[in-house]
Amino acid sequence: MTSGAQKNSTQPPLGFARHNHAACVSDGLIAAESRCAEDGLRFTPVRRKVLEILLQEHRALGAYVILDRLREDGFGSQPPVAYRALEFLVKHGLAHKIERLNAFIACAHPDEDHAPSFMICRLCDSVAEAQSTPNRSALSDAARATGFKIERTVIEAEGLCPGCADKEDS
Amino acid sequence: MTSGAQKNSTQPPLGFARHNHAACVSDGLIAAESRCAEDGLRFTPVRRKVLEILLQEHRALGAYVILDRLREDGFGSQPPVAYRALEFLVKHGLAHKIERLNAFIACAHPDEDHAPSFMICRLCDSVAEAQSTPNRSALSDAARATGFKIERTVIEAEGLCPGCADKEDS
DNA sequence: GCCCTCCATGTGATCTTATAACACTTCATG
DNA sequence: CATGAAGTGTTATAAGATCACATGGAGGGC
Repeated sequence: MTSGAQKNSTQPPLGFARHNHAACVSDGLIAAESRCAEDGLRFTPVRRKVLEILLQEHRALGAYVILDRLREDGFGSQPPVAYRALEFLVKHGLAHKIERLNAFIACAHPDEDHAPSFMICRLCDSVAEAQSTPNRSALSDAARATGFKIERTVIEAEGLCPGCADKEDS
Repeated sequence: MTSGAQKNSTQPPLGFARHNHAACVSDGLIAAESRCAEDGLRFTPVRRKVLEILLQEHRALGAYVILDRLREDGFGSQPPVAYRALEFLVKHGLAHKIERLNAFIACAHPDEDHAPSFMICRLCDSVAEAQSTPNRSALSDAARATGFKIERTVIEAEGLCPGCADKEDS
């Protein structure tokens, strides 16, 4: 609500499309800031920096890549520094872990309550976030049938982004 | 077709339910054997052993756990031994990787062409395999809208299996 | 039979990803 | 300003995965 983000979830996901990318970074940071203020969370310099690093690309970054960039900016350079910041961001919905890549990406819809799913290009490694419909899937039917209580679902599609699909055709 | 498996995909997934478990192992091995024979694949001792190890539980096993068991049975004990067998099994649909756990599980439906999804209990670590409906999901809509070509989708639900949910209530 | 090639296996080394444990600092609060 | 909780920094190590190279065995062509 208090975020300056212009995007909303009824649009197709960015990620693969041309867009004003500077806004992604600044909007993302602003959204995170107000989000943390609302919820009484501490948006510390490391956490902010890690989110900024993630926002700079629509790709998933490994923890050690992030760590390298933190080092360049004078932060601590040992793994726990990155992992703790990432844990914070993921826990509060400001970033997501892409399990398939063991890597992390900034959340594209930090404002909303989200059940995210992802499209991962296997050639250029870009990742786009989409919203999934948590219910009425074959999986939730199976879960109901067996008595399994779903708390969280990872949905990650791997394939070719529009750009790379074009290249592959030629 | 040639498999002795009694189960079929219209039943709810096993995994969490009581069942004749010895049959899981033997049926799985028989199914794999005939599958490899049909397709001209070499179902070698290591590969067979790894599949057997996986079939013994309805849980995902890490590569190094598998490796330990291989060692006990006199097979090579270096990581590539396990990883190569796992790669073979996964490639030919006889096992699946659970990305969330960086671990592997035997396929519950080796006969059928499958788009598997999984339910992972966060307490007892058991895993059940269900069939997913690849199309008509919110994700495939988003993919169509953006021009992303999905080749493979990972769907992994995390939560509580029936048994552990009961315990948690008490 | 023999050779040759392909595929699979075995092994050592190394790389990437992730966590444990502990000390020190910061900051809000009483 | 004492206190405690949360955050940061660092060392060490665990867990997951791959590279590179040597060896061995099954099949095909001769």
